[in-house]
Formats: sequence, C-alpha cells, structure tokens
Amino acid sequence: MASVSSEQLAEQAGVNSATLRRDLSALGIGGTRGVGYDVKHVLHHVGLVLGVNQEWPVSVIGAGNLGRALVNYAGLSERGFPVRAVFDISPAKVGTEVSGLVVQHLDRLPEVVASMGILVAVIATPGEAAQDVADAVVGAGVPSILNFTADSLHVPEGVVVRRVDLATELQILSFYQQRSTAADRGFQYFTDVDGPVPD
Amino acid sequence: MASVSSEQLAEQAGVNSATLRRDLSALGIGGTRGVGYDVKHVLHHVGLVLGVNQEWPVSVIGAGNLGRALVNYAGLSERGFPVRAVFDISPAKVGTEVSGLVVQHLDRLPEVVASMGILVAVIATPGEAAQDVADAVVGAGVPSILNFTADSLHVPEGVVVRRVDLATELQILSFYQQRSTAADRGFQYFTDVDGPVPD
DNA sequence: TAGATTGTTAATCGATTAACAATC
DNA sequence: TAGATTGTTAATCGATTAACAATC
Repeated sequence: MASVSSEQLAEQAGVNSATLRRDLSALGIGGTRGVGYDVKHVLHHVGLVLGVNQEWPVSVIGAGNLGRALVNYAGLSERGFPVRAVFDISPAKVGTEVSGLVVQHLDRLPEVVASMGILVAVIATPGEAAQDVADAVVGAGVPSILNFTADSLHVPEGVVVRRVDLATELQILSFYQQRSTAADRGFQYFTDVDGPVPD
Repeated sequence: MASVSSEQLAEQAGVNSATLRRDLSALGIGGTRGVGYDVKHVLHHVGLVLGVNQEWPVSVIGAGNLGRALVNYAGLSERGFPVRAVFDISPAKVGTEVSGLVVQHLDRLPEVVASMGILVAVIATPGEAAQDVADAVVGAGVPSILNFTADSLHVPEGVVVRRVDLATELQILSFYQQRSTAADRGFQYFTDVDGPVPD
C-alpha cells in the first residue's frame, strides 16, 4: 500500500499542503495520520469525482473539415470519449466513410443515440444550423453538448453546454502577448496597477 | 456624447458597480461625476487594453482536416485574425489550395512570416510534429502560438503559448454533466460540501 | 444650487494557510 | 513509546462591496 504525504502531493500539484488536505477531506477522501494518503485510493476517488472512470460515447454532428478532424482524432477515445457516430444532412456526405464510421443522416439521431448510449454531442456545423441541431440533440435525449460554433445555444435546464470558440482563444492569446510586450516597453496596464497609467 | 452610469454598465456585465468603477479606474479609464462614462471612450480604451483594435495576422501550420477547417472559418477574419498563410510538409498537400490560399512548404516559414507580418501561428499538425514545428515557428520570430495538439510545448521566455485540447474540453463538459446528475440523485460531492459525503 | 454619479476608503466577505491537537 | 502526518481551527490574506466625500 504505497502512501504519499499531503506535502508530496501538494508539491506535485503546485498548491499548499493544507489546501490539499482540506480539499481531499471535502471530497470524502481520507488519509492515515502519521502515514499519508494511499495513492490508489486517491486516484480512484478523484477519478470518480471527475468522471474519468466512465466512458462517455460521443456523436459528432457535421462531417465538414472540423467534424472529420474530430472523428479522426484518436486522442478522444484514449481519454474515454469514443466517437460512435457522425451525422450530416448533405446528401453528398451521408453514406461516405470517416475513420471507419459511415456518415448518417441527422434524421436517424434519436435512434442512434438510444442504441449507442450517446452521452455527448459535438456540434461542428455552420453557425446557422447550430440552434436547430441543438434542439434535435436535446430532443434525442443527449444531456451534454460541446459547441464549436460562435453562436451561443439555448437549451432547457439540465442540459450542459460548453462552447469552444476559436476566435476567443486567439483573442486570449493575443491579449497575453500584448500584455507581455507592453510590459517590455514599460507600459503597465495590468502588470503594475500601482504605477503610473499611460493615456 | 452618450453617457452611461457605472450602475448600467455593471448590470450589463453582471458585476457590482463598485467593482466596475474600480476596474475601469485601474485601467486608467475615467468617467464624469454626476454624468457617467462616455460610451465611445470606454469602448476605445477597453479595446486598446484587450488588443481588439489591432489586426493579428495568422498562419496555420498543418493542412489536414483541422488546419483546413481553421482556414475556412470566416469568423477569424471578422474578429481581427486574418489567416494569411497555410503550411505543411507533405508533398501531396503543398501546392494545393485552401480557401484561396496555396499551401506552402514549412521551409518557407521564415520568409513568409517576415513578409506577411505574421503574429500568431496555429499548430494543427499531428502531436509528434508539434515541438519541431514550434521550434521552427519560434525561430521564424512568431511571438504567439495556439497549440491544438495534446502535447505541451517548450518555448523560450517571451513566447506565449495557449493550448486547446479537445479531450480536456470534453472532460470539463462531462464533469459538469456528472455533477448536475449527481445533484439530482441527492449526491453532494461539490454541490453541498456541508452535507453528508457518500463513499 | 440640487441632483446625480464618480472615485476611493473602510468594512465585509470568503478563501488560503499556519499551526496544532488528535492519532496512526 | 516517539515520530510523523492528518484533519481542522483560528489567523491571515486578498478580493469584493457598501458607503460616502468629492465634484460635475
């Protein structure tokens, strides 16, 4: 039974050991006084809390470049998110194959969700279609949506939506870049709020 | 000169009006007592702080499905991130056209970065290539990198890297889903830390 | 001048962490 | 038993916000 102290765990995680002990305790994960925490026990219970010990079958909606990239990405399966189905509405795409999966018409969504136990839908369609697709997805009983369009979705309570917006990511990136450059030049917008502020 | 009060701005932003006044003040953005803040003035100066009033020419490395999806995405240009070049190393891809851009060999990167004034490189290659590409990008003088591979990159000080990992996004999504489901069932991992904790 | 609203101080709130009694 | 380390209390720190003097 390999044990580690909260001090060791905290150093790995880059946090204070008191904070770590308190957080594990709040999750119902206990250690042994004088000994430490059992590694396997911590891993298993943290995994339970994060939902990592479970598989979340995924369906990708939209078989364009982005959709195909997602289906081809082996990393998803490795991390517990196997892509089990791909949908589109274009007759040119329905019936084609992507990474061993045949693209199906969106009409078949409810059926496939039920039989495959789909828990996550990834929306990789043009923005105009996003809300309609979301409605279909929710109607089919999928409880979680990852939205790659720039539009925000309206969904009923209980459905969880997360948006990944490429433009926003670039915005954040360029903000940090600008800030570090500004600091080099002696500007101090955020880096030193106490200093003099330029106009 | 259209003015709004900190109260109005705070309501829009969903924050407390004292916090808003204090934050604007820290950014060097002032209002007029008894009147409020000049809308144009606030927009312009917040834009300056965020770097939104500037264009950040982008180069996409990797002309696979993900790379092509990024080049095709019109939203980037609209938000100030025009994609000016696409690179790959595969002879099958170099010379082909994506959204009006001819895919160039990665060897030409330094030249193109200089002539086009590229400020952001998006890495959309297989994970194995990511570090080599990052080295090339940094060598060419690009100061910001958006990394779509699952691997984390080592870069010199001053280069800003941001990673977008699809598996991590799904992880976060499924965590929230699980938490809301657990709450429905009466479990209380995070929703009510004061309550009894299940084992 | 009277009313409104900023800019900032002082009070409050919550989160982090030092410290130590409990206990393996 | 002596040493180590947890679990938690109490102190500290920082961030948020109420309140109000300054002032347009």
